[in-house]
Amino acid sequence: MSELQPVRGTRDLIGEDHRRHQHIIDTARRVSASYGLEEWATPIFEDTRVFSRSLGESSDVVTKEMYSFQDRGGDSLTLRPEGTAGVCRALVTNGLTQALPQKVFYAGPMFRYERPQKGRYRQFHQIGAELIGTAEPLADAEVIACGWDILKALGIAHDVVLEVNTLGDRDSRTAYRAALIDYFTAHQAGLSEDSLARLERNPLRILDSKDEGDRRINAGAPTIHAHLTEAAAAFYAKLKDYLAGFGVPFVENPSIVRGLDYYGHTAFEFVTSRLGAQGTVMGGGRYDGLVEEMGGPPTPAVGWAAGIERLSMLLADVPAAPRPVAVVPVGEAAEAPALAVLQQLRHAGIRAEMAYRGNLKRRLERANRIGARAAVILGETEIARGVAQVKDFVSGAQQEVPVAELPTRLR
RNA sequence: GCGGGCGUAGCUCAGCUGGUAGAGCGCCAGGUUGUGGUCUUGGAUGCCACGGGUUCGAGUCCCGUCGCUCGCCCCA
Repeated sequence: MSELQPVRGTRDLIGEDHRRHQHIIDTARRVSASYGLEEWATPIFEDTRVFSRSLGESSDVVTKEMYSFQDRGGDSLTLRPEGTAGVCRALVTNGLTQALPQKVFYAGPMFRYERPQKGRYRQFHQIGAELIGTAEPLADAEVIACGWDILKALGIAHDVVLEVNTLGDRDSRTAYRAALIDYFTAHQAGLSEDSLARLERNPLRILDSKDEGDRRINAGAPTIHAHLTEAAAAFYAKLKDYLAGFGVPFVENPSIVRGLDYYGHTAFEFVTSRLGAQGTVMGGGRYDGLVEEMGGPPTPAVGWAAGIERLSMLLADVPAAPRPVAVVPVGEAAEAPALAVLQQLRHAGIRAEMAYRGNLKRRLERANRIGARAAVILGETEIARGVAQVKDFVSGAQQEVPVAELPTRLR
């Protein structure tokens, strides 16, 4: 074992790991494009205020989990812990609040200083979608439908359930929060130690406690539905209608919560039971207050993000390793003419490789090892006649093919 | 920050109540100087995570450290 290891919570993506990862991004990119989303790439580090503002009052809790550092000019910078804040900042700094709606897809690394566990890393990767500038519940349903289609295209939809909830508007949330505090205060004696702390700090979080006793108390807790304003209830009802219209199956889960103030109305998660404690593979909701936090005008928005590592663990169909064609010169004199054949194949779009050394036997061995689907064997006799021996590595059959026909025969 | 499990060859792992390091796969070379994959013969590879302790003797027992892993907390 070598002395230098990747730092805790990071890992190398090599071979199959990278193919899985890339397959997810490619698929999400293609599906989101069909919904009219355009891909953005924002910096992976930002002024710390981009994130501290978006975190609002709970910042002291979460700030401890950010990778923040000072640059040489003394500015505090932070490796992005999530993608939405940067997209909203970019929207504002590029003046795109004048060009709404914006439909955005992104993919890339995120960073959180957390204890690693299954499906949880310090450098991880997300894909995300944001629909900015639309207040209608149709937008919420559409962005969810987009996520659902991505999961379907990845072949993992059957392992995943969409759970939706509403957080209501500001008035709904204020009333609900008060009702929850009343309820849990009355049941303090049965709450776990952790949840007693949550009661002080973030009472909504008690609802998704993993503690057995808490869960029993939660079963009798008030739900937000009794506290929704008329407008908020109508919004939620429309969302559900539209989801049905898009053909997206879902269940309602009133315990889905969001900690931050700028979240309202729609909250949803695609969850699986196959990933241990990290069951959420894609989560999102409506965040009408965030663009304003970034210094823009009040702007409605809805979106989601999904962890690529978790999606990767659910992928059943691993993209196959590419199978090249191996060009094999026999003897030194054949090497230069073989290069011309090699380039002919490459320029025709065929993955082709030629070993750097070795006799015929060694080169065929090597070709087999790299998973070649065929070998193009060129000796002096073949070159003189303008042909090649093409050996199919799957069937083992070999036949003579004119050099000019190689690209079409090997396609 | 807290708790459980695990660290032996490139990989997956075996190694008993302490006696001086193993297998499979992979890798390298030969059997074949114009034919891979199959078959066959041979070969290389380890600070047994690190440091200390007990012992005539430690991969094995004890303590500490580090790392990995699963979970708690947190989850933007």
